Amino acid sequence: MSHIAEPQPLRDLLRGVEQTYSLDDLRRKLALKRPLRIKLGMDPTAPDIHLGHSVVLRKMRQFQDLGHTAVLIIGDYTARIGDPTGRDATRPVLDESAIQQNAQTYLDQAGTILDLSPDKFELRYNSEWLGKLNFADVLNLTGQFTVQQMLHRDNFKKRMADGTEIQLAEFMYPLMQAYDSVVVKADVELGGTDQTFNNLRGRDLMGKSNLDPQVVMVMPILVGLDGTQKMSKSKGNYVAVRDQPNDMYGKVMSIPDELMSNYYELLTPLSTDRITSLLDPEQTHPREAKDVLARVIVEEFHDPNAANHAAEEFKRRFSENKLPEDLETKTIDESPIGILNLITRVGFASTNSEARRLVQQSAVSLDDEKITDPKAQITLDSPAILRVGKRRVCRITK
RNA sequence: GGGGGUGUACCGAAGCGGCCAAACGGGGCAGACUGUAAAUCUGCUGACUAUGUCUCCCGAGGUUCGAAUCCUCGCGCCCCCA
Repeated sequence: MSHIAEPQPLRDLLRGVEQTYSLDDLRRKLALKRPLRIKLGMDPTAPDIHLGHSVVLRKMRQFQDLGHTAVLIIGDYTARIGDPTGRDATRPVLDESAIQQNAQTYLDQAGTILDLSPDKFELRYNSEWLGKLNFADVLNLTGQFTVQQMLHRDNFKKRMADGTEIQLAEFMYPLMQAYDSVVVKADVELGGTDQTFNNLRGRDLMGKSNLDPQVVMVMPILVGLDGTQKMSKSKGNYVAVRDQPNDMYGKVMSIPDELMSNYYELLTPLSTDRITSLLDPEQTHPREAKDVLARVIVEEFHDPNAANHAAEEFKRRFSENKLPEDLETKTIDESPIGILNLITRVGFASTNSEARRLVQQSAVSLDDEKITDPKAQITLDSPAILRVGKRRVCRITK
């Protein structure tokens, strides 16, 4: 993708975007010289926002910084159906207080990326308008689309092919989301590539409703820390925006090198030139490049100080193999105590058998002395440092 | 409603009466090597008072000296027909 001929703001807006429908419309809208309404829908389920979500949120923030308005829609009504993207057909209906709470949690986290000041941010619940539709309205809405069109969607297509059931109500999901766009008069809708179909239905419906159709911009799905699967909470391969600096830094440092260019593009504001030079092994050692990446990310969610600190701490711990700054101290009231017992007591293993295995695999040391005998009895005269593997360390006192 | 299939550890998948705490692959953990990267090599991956004991192969019963393996009932999932 090269947009060399585009003016700077547009070029920046297009960075990292997988697909724009359509670029011409976006140009035209930007030329209107009025704040555009940038829509993003969210599920009111319990959120733990991570870097994957941040890709889209950062794009939204970029628009805000150019003076546009972020319109965040809480899908409290849509949640009754469940997004077919998630493929599980039914989802528990959330009660109102749970929705409110989830929305608040979402905002707390999204606020680390978005500008929540009232002149640049608008929060809406789609029950506000979807709840008011009567049957005739719904019929009218369904009249705008065809079954063929719905079946065209990858997800439905696949389920038709392999015989998985599709609930009739699931067809409504894209329509509802499309209707949201009509109501809030979106100029641009953002989403992950998995939302392309839904978002485009919004574009259709606006056109049919005599509105200027929204532009749809979809962002790639971020690959998780393991380098293969999409970043998600359930896979455990994620960096939460609420992660503490040290954690965040360490997690980023653990990504495979191949992922760096992707992360740089989608998760940092660094210029393309800068990124190119960072990723060129002739100019920058890969470890250095990853350090910069990790710092930039930590800075975004915390601050430069925290980033520096995390980097130093990381170096201390893993390059110089020193103890962490905030070494945890655990008190054990039994002495002497069997080594296995000690390990499970401090929570470094969940069962004695697991602790035994670790000892036998020489992963355990006390005051830098390897312990390989599972029967070893430990006498705690003075505080001692217990290590299990590379990451688990603490100080033990009586 | 009728017919067929299937259910094994975190996941996929062998096993189909004893040699099964259950092959193999993936994942995870640990060790070596390193840049807490990748690749590679090695070991581990049910529990426990640990060279033995206990629990375990969807659930409940049963057959058998002996069951993940056979039978019965139940539950879940899948496919085909209506």
